[in-house]
Amino acid sequence: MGVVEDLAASSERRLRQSGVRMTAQRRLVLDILASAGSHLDASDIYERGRRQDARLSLSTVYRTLNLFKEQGLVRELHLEEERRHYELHGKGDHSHLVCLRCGRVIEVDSAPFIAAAAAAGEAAGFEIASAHVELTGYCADCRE
Amino acid sequence: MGVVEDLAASSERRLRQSGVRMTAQRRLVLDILASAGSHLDASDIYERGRRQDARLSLSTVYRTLNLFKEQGLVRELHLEEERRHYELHGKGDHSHLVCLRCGRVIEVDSAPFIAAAAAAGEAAGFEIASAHVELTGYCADCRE
DNA sequence: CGTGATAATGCGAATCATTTTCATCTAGGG
DNA sequence: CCCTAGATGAAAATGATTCGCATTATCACG
Repeated sequence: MGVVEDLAASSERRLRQSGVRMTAQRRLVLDILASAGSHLDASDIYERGRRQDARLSLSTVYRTLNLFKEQGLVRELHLEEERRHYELHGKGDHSHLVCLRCGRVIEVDSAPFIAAAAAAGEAAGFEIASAHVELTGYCADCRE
Repeated sequence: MGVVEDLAASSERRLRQSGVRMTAQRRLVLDILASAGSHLDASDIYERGRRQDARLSLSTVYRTLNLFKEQGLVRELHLEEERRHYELHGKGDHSHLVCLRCGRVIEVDSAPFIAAAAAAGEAAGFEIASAHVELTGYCADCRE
């Protein structure tokens, strides 16, 4: 809980320092992201937000998510085709394993990928800003 | 050229063996994918297809792409947020580096990632079916 | 080589996530 | 406390992808 508070608080500080105005809605979205166990999509956030405060619209959720993304506060995941998911940075660097059968998403440390990415980028004269790895397959339970 | 012919031809053979009906449209999409220098999106394929044969609709392009994907003939890439891109399997196993400034997409060998993926999956009891790596950063020209 | 059952196509309408418009509200510096 | 740039909500717009349905084409079989 203390950790969560800190994450939201430090993120808010970063936003203010970038000259971003703080509103009840932005704080709400931030808190939801900070306290979420994992990645959420826009309507997850919208629904949870409404439970706490009816003064929240889906447009604002999207706008806020994009703002946070530009500010580098949040990362956008493409775990499935249709919807985009978001998670706060600073919750540990991990990649995702998506189970093709049950859809479960498992988080794994991405250090090995970052290393491989740096090497691959180097070879191409490319400066890596971020590495996004998406592995699909079958989880322990679904391997028959 | 011979290589391209072979790719389209062997893909067609695979489709037939799966009991898939061969139509002019499917052959057209297949040829376009086989002769493309890189990944294409649905409307790229639609436009190129129309130039060769007006008997092609966008719906069919989508349906065909999905069919090819199910048949494991094509892989679907999410290089940008909005559009999906496709490329024929068998053109070498590579991952993509996307430049955040100029949007250029560079292909790199993905062997190191596959290795890292296998290791990460192993640790989680996960059986990796596919690894999709997307690196973003700045290409040699855009690093200021 | 025809035929017919069955699958594929084209067109337009429908979906659905995300974005935009615009009139109204609000944060926060002065 | 006031003012104004910036933020919001509601609804309409957008744009990629999918669907429904009437029409057409494929190809196994005779």
